[in-house]
Amino acid sequence: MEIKSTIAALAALAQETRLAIFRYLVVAGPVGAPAGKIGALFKMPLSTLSFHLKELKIARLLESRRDGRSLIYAANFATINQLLGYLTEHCCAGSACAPAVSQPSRKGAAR
Amino acid sequence: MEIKSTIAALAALAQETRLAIFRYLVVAGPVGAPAGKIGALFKMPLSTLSFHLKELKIARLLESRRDGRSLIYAANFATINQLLGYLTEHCCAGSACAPAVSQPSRKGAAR
DNA sequence: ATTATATTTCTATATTTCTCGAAATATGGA
DNA sequence: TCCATATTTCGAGAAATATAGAAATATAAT
Repeated sequence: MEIKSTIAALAALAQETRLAIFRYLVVAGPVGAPAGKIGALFKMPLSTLSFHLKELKIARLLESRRDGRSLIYAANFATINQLLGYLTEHCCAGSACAPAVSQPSRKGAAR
Repeated sequence: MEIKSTIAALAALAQETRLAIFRYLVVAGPVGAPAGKIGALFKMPLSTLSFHLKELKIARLLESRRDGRSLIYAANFATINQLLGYLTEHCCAGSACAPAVSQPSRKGAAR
């Protein structure tokens, strides 16, 4: 992933509403969810929701397809993967990004 | 990593200058580099540089220590680790974030 | 003490992002 | 065709961020 798209993805996720929407759609999986359903969940004007969906889509973190009158949004896992790849490669490696320091270990440290 | 600090870290990195500075300091490692040296590399007014260093520091992505009249900045690897952890846990898992798609594999894919 | 170096803070301005009502577009059904 | 539903685009104001010159702070050297 190049720097421009990295910045775009970071900026898209660096907003509470959008991060929440994205997380929701990650859980929803490839099936996704229609804009209306998302709007009902995260209560806000539909124009505001639409703005955030657009931002996420521009950053290629979401994809959308039409189903009747509904637009179904779904997470684009390739992009989040690429972002993770970039961060791991450029912002960790070299100086080793292993659990160098603390890291509370809240869960079972899966994988 | 909780949501607030996640947003803070994402926002801090979602800016070309700051991402470049952070990448530079990741490579520099724990030794870090003085503000002046960074300013010489990324040509910009020192007040602008200072603003960005502060943003990165507030997001806990950088740490600083004084050495004589210089302030040495260094990457905080714990924070970038935690960010990666958050993204992996909340924005990938569930629906599997394995190399689902492309992923050019430029390097030797260490670790 | 005085002066020089290193860097930050202050202040103002420019730019971008966010929010949301109103109007527009797209699709499906009667 | 006309109406209802689903959602986006437009337009404008509010809030947050970015840029940078000038002044302030901190340390070191003379």
